[in-house]
Amino acid sequence: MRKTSIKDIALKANVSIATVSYVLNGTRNVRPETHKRVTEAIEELNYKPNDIAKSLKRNRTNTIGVIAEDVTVFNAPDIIDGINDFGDRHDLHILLVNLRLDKRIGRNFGDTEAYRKYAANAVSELLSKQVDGIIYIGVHTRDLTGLIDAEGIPIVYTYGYTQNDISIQYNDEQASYEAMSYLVRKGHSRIAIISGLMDSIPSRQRLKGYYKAVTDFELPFDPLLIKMGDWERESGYRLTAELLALPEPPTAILSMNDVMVVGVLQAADECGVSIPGELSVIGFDDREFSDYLRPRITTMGLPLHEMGYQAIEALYHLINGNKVQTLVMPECRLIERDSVGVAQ
Amino acid sequence: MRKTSIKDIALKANVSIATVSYVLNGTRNVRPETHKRVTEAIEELNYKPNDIAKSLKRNRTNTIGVIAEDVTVFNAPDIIDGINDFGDRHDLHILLVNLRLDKRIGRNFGDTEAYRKYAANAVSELLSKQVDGIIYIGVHTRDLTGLIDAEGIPIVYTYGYTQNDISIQYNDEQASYEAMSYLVRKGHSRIAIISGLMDSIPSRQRLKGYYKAVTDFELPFDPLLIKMGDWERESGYRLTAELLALPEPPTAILSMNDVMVVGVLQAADECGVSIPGELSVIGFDDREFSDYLRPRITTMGLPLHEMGYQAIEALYHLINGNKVQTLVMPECRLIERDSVGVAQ
DNA sequence: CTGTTAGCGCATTCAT
DNA sequence: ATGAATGCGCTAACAG
Repeated sequence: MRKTSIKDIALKANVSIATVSYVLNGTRNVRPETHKRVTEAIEELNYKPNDIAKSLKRNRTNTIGVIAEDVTVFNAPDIIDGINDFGDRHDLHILLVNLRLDKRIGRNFGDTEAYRKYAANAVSELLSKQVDGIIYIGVHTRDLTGLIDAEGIPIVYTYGYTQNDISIQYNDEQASYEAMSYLVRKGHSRIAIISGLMDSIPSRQRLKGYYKAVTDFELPFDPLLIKMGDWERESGYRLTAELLALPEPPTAILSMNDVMVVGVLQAADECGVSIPGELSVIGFDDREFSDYLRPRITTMGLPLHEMGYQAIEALYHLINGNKVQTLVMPECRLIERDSVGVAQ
Repeated sequence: MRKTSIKDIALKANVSIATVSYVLNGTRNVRPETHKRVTEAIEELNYKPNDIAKSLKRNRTNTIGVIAEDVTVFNAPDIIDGINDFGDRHDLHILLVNLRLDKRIGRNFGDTEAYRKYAANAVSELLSKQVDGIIYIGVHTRDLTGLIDAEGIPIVYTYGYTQNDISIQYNDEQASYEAMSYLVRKGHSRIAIISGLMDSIPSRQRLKGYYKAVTDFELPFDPLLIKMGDWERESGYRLTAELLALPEPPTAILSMNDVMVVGVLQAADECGVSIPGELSVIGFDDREFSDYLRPRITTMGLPLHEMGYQAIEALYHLINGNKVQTLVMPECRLIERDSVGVAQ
């Protein structure tokens, strides 16, 4: 048997289908008595509205497409959670497309052509599904200009950006500045930094925050304390060994992610340097494991949930033709644990 | 201006809308010349099909609803990735609903009433969106009978089950048996086990595997080596301390998850027992951090991707009215790292 | 090989 | 306060 439609309701309640539609949507005043008859019929027939038909008629689906470059990468789940948070409150549904880039092309993001077709496909599917807008979640922050063409429907990027569209990023400069401030408050002045790959915007922004702190707090500036890492554990290990071999080693290290901190810990251990006794470390990302290492790692937590929330919020305004109010950049938050000690 | 529809194509190509539909879907033979005219018109007008209209007509959306109890919990992303894997190959789209249970109700899963309304809402939304089927991903394996009513549309559970529906689980008993075999091969015979909460099915199944191994390999059976943990780090710590204080301590510990291993490591460290020198440990889950701890943790990896894949595969068959062939239970895989040594 | 047409379930305009 | 009728874009049955 067919599913029950408003036609069945109308029949049962002895009204027109228009009236049913009106009580369903509250679009027009309906006499209480009629209203009651309709409501009862709906109840009795266990009627469930068909959003597909509604969408076709209204030319609006209340569904947004979320393209994640890879859902298994650590930033995605919390961003999606933020999107859901707002979506729940505003009756917006999520059509999720997972590009699975990590599995399909590994880390080779420079080669845009390798995944352009996946991205284009995703957009195409979403467009066919008539989504009201799109959110694109990158695996790491980079310029995505020209990757896809949203064909005029609203789009917002996060963990990535283009030259023409809205994107949500957290404040990298502020984050590293705040990390530095914390270290300074703990009495450190000879502070080293291990960066991520320098072709990355966050790396550059964070370095900027580092310099600003060095200037503001009048710390000794020593180029030997600035090390270029590559986000991987091994570089943390290698560069820390170099740092510790310096005639005058740093008393603290700011690492641009938690993964490299794993290498820092290992190098310190092998050099017989205790953390946080003789060397302090502060990481970035607040990865789950940073709470499981010994010592537990103090780190700058990323506002992932908030980024997702802001992204869909911005998209929501775009969809409704409202001006997107200038949002404040979400900020990282210091997660204080045990890897930073006071300098003697 | 309105989006272009097949009507526009028909007009431009001088054919009927039916013909356009036929070339679009390959549903019927079309004269090559006509075909070409249509294809060109499609190209020129940059036509994009409207799946909403198609779905309404066909009464089929090619979309499945995925209800995740919490996407930020570690098992969800890989399961979803497996779902996407199959979905990509079979033109199935994913409407994702995130119950956000961890944030909304914490770990209090016993109190079904606390989240029944969230779950019911999710199903209701999905039903309105006319999904062809539903996959339910729990945060941990338990009986979900009666939680939701899918109103007759196909549903498959994973990381959870009901008494009436299909569910995909990995083989817990085999997994712990395999872990034990590995330990035995490494020369261990006095092997302790730290379980999860005993109201959990996986805990019981794994204990079964443990007993089977004890029997098969004729290991000394000592009730003192069996400890009931609660999945949390602290219990791993506490129980390991107890184990090490035994007159005859074990030479190896099988921990039912990696988080408790963190506690094991700490306790061993504080007791001056070296791992893997004097004590071996094997965990469960292959959490990312198990590669970052020192020593790197040997652990049983969960077949999450495969579970997602099997779940949607089963659902696909259900939707198409095919018999779901009896699937083989996906199995855990040993990830060999550095926390297990040979017993002297 | 191609065209005509009904209708999927619903919101909405125009009547009354 | 309510109803009749139209059409959103598309597929498929029917007709030729």
